[in-house]
Amino acid sequence: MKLEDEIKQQKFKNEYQKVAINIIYTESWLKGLQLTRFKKHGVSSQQYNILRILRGQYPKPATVNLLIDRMLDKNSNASRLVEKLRLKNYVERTICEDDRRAVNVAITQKGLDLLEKLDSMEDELQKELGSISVAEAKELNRLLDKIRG
Amino acid sequence: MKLEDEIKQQKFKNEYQKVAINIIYTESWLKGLQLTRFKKHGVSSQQYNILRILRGQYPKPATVNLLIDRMLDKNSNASRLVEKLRLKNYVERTICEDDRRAVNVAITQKGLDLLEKLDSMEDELQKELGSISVAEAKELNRLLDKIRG
DNA sequence: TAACATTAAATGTAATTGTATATATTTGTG
DNA sequence: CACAAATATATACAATTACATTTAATGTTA
Repeated sequence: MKLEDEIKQQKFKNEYQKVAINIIYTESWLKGLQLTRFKKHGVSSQQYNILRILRGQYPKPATVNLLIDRMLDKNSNASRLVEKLRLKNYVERTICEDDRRAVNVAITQKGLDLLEKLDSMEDELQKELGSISVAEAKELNRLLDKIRG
Repeated sequence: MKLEDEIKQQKFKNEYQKVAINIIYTESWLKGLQLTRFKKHGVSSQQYNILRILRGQYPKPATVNLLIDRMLDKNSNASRLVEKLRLKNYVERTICEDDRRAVNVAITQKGLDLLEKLDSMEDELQKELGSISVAEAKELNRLLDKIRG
């Protein structure tokens, strides 16, 4: 459905303003889709994001700094999220011996198991994005990459 | 810059997963751009969103319900945001006589003045989106509209 | 019209996040 | 080497948000 009709605003200053609003609106729509699914497994989408990064590193650990660097939402508080994941035994934290200011965070087997469940959830999600073709998805990715300059 | 390089994740399950992550990442990038600008004027992007909707209606008022319906972020708490705007005299609230459960919210002259200042800020923002052409922006809007089904 | 369901908005509470600051460690400089 | 600056992380506190519940008004229906 067209953005104009979704938010009932027919006029935009120009195509760029519309893009900005459209990205924010679409992100909110997307998070809405993810939300209920994630909730079932007791993790937030940010916690999921951290777990995915850690799996990408596995079996190497990552420092909190690296997590902040790669997280989708730069504003969120990585060390607090890590602590929450640790309390649920999804990650382990050890002080980094090379640089004792830093902490190594590694995903546990339990964390990997959880991710596997969440992956199937992602399959469902992707079905909901199927209203565009693979070629269109590629083009969308290209444009999003380009707009960030 | 390509998403792969920004978040240093080279592999994605498929193009759709990448689109989902790309939208979330780009939205976060965009909000980052807006943030410092909004802060100068003491409003959040959600408060700005409400003011814009009210200006769209001006001089007609809007009910809280209509605000929720049109807001970009459906989860936010419209009545509390309206109250904050009211405390700063950017909006007025009156009980709706036709349906006494509802409230009419209208933007004040002071609110309109603020928006005008914020508009020039938007011009700056749009310069930062100029790395894509108008035609590409149109295509991006089309694809975002389409992906939401 | 009495009883119940629905709707609009507000609010209490807990969780999350933003901002600034603190702590510990390491790096760089004279 | 001493000492200031920078870095990695944690945390205190305030603001914001999510979720559930409450209040008040309106609709519905038997």
